[in-house]
Amino acid sequence: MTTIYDIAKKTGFSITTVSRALNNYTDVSPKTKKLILEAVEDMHYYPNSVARTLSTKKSWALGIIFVEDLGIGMKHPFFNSVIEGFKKSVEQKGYDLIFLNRYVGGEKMTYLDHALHRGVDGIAVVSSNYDDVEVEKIIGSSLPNVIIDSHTSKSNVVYSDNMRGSELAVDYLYSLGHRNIAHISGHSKTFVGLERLRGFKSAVEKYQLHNSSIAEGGLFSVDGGYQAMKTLLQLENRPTAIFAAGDNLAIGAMKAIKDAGLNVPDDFSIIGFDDIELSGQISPSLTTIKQDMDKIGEQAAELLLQQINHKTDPTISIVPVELIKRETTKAIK
Amino acid sequence: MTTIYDIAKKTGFSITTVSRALNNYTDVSPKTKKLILEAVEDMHYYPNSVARTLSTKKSWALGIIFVEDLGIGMKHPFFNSVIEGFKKSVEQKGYDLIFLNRYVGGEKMTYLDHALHRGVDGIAVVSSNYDDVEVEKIIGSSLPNVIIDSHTSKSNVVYSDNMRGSELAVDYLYSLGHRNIAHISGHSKTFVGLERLRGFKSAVEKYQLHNSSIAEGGLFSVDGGYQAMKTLLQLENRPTAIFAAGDNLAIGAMKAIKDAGLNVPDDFSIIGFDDIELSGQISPSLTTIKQDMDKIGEQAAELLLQQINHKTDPTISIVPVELIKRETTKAIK
DNA sequence: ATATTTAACGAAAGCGCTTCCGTAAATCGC
DNA sequence: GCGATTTACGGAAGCGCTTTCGTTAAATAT
Repeated sequence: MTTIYDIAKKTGFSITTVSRALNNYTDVSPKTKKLILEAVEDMHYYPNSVARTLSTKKSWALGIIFVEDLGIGMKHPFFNSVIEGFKKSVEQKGYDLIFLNRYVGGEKMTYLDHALHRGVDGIAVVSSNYDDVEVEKIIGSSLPNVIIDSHTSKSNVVYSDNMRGSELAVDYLYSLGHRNIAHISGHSKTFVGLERLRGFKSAVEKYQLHNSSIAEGGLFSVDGGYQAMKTLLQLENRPTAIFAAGDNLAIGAMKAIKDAGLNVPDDFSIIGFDDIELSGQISPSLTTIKQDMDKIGEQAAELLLQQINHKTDPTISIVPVELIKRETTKAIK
Repeated sequence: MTTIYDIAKKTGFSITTVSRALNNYTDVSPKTKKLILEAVEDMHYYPNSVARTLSTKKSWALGIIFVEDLGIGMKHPFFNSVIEGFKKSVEQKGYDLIFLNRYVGGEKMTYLDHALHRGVDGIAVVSSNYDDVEVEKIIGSSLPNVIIDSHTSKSNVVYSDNMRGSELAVDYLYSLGHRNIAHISGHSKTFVGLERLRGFKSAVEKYQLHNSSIAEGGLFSVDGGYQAMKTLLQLENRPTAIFAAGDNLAIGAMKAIKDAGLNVPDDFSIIGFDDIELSGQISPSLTTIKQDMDKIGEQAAELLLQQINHKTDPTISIVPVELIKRETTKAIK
C-alpha cells in the first residue's frame, strides 16, 4: 500500500506539503502541486480513509438501520425502495452507506453504540415501530439522524402524507358510489398504521359514513390482510369497498375474497397503500395510494446532510401521495 | 468521547494494560481485568473502530458492490434477496456491510480503489455482467472477494445450478406432453443467461426437440419478455410451452399472451426462473425454477470469510435449484 | 537601502488504538 | 536458599493521515 510518505519521498517534498496538495490548500505552489499530483498518479496512490477519519473525525460514512417486523430485511418492498433513493442521494455527495447491526465481534450492543463505535457521520433510521427503545436512544443522541416513517418532534423525520392518502382513497371510493367502506388497518404500534386510520376516520366523518367498519390487519403482511378480510366477510352488513392500509394487506384481502368465491372488483372495490412493484403486476392490478419512495429517500438524505453540515434544527418533511387508479375499483351499480 | 486513556486514568493502569484487558490477552491478572471492565462499563466506553482499524489493518467491514442493468438497485428482487442472506451471515460473524459506490468526495474512482481506500477486509460482487472491466479488476486484486452470479476460475464464485434448472424445466414440460418448447433467453452478456440457454439446448437435444425456437429476452426485464413473446407469437409453428430464463421475462410473456387474447395455461404453459416474491402472488401463479437466494448469500459469505481468514484457494459453489409447480403449466390435451 | 509582508514549505504533535520490548516482582526448581 | 522462569504490567513506537506553528526566502513597501 502506498502512503503519503512514499509520495513525499518520491517528490522530495514533506508529507505536510503532499497532504496540502491533495487537499487543495492554498499555500502550495502550482508547480509543486503538479509534481505531487503526477506522483500520485504514477504510484496509484489513494488516501487511506481510515487514517484520515482518525485525524479529522469525519468518516464520510452514513449508518443506516432498519427495524421491520416481517423479518424480511432488505426484501421489504417499501423500505428497500426508500433506501435505494437515500443511497443514490448520499452517494452523490460522497458518502458511503454502512448497514449497522447489533453485533460487533459477536457481542450485542445497541445500534447507537455501534454507530458511535464505527464513527459514522450520521444515521438514517427506517423503522415501522412507533416507540422502539433503540430508536429513542438514537433520537436522543447528539449524532445527526433522520427518522423515516415514524414521528418525533426531537429529530428530523420524513414520511408520506398518510392522512391525505386515506382521504384520497375514501374520496375516490365515495365518488364511485360506495357508501359502505371498510378499512383494514395497520398495526397500532406503527405510526403509519395510526395515521392512515386517522385519515380514514376523518374521511368517513366527512361523508357521514356511519356504518363503516374497521378490521385489524396487523403488521402489513399478506396474511394479515387475508385474515382481516375474512372477518369482514362474516359481517352481516358487508362493505362494498375496502381501503387497506398497505398493498400487502390489500393483496391478502383479494385472496380471501377469491377464496370465498367472490370477485374483485365486481363484488368489492379495493384500494391499497404504497404502490409496491407487485401492485401493478397482479391481476386485477391494484388501485392504490402511491408513496414516492425515491422522494422519501432523497428528503431523508437532504435533511440528514443538512444537519451534519449546518447543525440545523429538527425539521419534518411530509411527502405527497397520489392516487393510482387501476383495476380493483369500480363504480357501484 | 471516552477513550482508552480515560479508562487508564480512572483505573490507574496503563493504556497497554487496558487494551490487553479489552482484547482478552492472557497476561493481565483477573483482578485488574475485572477492575478495568468495570470502569469500561461505568464510563460507557466502546473502542473506536477507526483507530483500531488503523493499527490492526482489519476493519471488520465488508464491501458490497453490485452492478445491475435495470437501474433499480436495491429494488432488484433477486439481488436484494441474495444480499439479505449475505448480510445476515456476515453480521453474525461481526462484520459490517458497506455499500461501495464509485464516487468519493465527488470524484469518480474504481470500485476497487474505493474498496482499498475504505480498507474493507473483503468484497462481494453481485454482477450480472459477464466481463465488466471493474469486476475484472477486483478479481485480479489481492483483496479477498467473492463473485455472485458470474463465473471466473480466478476467484470465489457462487451461483445457482443454472443448467440443471433449465433441464428441470424442460423435463417437466416434456412430461406434460409438450413437444414444441420455446426458450426466452437472458442476455448473452450475462453468465446466467448463457448457462440457462446452454441447459435448454442440452435438454432439447436429449429429447430430440428439433423444432424448438429461441427468442432473445434481453436484460431480464418484464418488457424484454413481452417483446420476445410477441415474436414467438408470430411464428407459424407456434410453441405450446415457453421456458423463460427469468421470472420477469415469464411475466412479460404472460402479458403478451393475454394481450393477444390467448390464455395461460390453456394455450401456453410457462415456466420462469428465479422464484421472486411476485411469482407466487400473480394469477395465475407462475411455475418456476426456484433459486435459493438465502443459500447463495450464505455461501458467498462463507467463501469470502474463509478466504479472509485462511487464505484459501478460489473455490466455486453451485447452489441447487428446485422446480416449483404452480398454475402456469398444464398437460397438453 | 532596510524593514515588513507574503508565499511556500517542513517539523512535529496528535487522532485512539495495538503490540513489541523491556523490567520488576512473584513463583518455581532443586 | 539462590538462580531461573513466569507473571503482570508499562514505555514507546507505529498505523497514515491532518494541522498548528514555525521558518526561510522571495516579494513588496518605505
